[in-house]
Amino acid sequence: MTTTAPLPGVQGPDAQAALRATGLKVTAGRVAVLEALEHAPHVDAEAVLALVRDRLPGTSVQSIHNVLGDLVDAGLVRRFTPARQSARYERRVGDNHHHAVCSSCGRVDDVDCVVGEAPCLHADAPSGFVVAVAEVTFVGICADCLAAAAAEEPAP
Amino acid sequence: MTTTAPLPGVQGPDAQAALRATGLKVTAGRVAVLEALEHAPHVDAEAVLALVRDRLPGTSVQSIHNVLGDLVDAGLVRRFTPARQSARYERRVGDNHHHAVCSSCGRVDDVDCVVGEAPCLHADAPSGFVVAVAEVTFVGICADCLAAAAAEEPAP
DNA sequence: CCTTTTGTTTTGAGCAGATCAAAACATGCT
DNA sequence: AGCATGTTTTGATCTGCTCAAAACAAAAGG
Repeated sequence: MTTTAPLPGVQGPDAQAALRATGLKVTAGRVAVLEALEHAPHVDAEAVLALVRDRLPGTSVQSIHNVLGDLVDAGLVRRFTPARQSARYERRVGDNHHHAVCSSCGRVDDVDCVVGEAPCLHADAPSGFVVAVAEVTFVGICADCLAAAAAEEPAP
Repeated sequence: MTTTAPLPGVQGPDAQAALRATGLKVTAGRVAVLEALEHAPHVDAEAVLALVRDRLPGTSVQSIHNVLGDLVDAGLVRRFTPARQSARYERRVGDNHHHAVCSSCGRVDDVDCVVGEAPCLHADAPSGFVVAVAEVTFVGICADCLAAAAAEEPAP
């Protein structure tokens, strides 16, 4: 059955167009991953898997890694690794935004760089080093964790 | 035997002083790790283990992780995680220098930020987020890999 | 419309880095 | 020197990810 049903989870023409533009084949899994990343800002592979399985049950863990790797290679998805955490993925928007990682709860937020463009790209890099991207990660404590810490330890 | 021999691998009073300053006990392993990091700029746990074992054979992998974790918590050592690589450690010098990672060979070099101080610390962070450190990583191609790539693919 | 070719997903095994818990041990203090 | 605390070892375990080959689906061509 379902010989005529085209693809169970395909809904976004944006994702399909993006895939075609890069020369990758349009498959249900890839579209589902792209759409999942559309709604979830920066998630790890496990979260992507959970989101994808809502539409495509039976998707394997390895497939997620495979798809994510392909999308990263194709430039459709950006991968970054917060300190002490697993890799996270996001649809790249072209802007070079950075990330704020809470060292307490692990939460990740986007940060638009004040300079607007690429602030630190003109670093004093070793001679001959060609900078592709600058990964800027702000590590600190988010408001929630700060409040929680203050509540537990008001005045030492 | 060796009841009078104090510590097999202790040689640096700097390391001992640093340990005492933070309240940690001065042990052979910790001193050896600190001294290893003194000479090796940014190495992963495996490399630290190899260096430490030169002086203290029989040191276990877990001890290295344990010691490195303690030193990081104490602020004597800085840990950072280049994309797609294992964690690397370095003695922190107080300056906020950053890193250039070659995406081809994985090599890591130090980069002094041109601004001198902390350039991106005043980001438009989420309200209430307190920035502790800014991890800036330049991802690109080092001179060697660039030359190697050019040699293989001169003109397509 | 059906076949071929190419590429993708699954299946299954496996590795590296790191973490956790309890016992053996050394350090620092009295 | 002896005790209490803290550290290292031992051993098991876990997560995240990678690799290889077989089953499968998508795009191209007849």
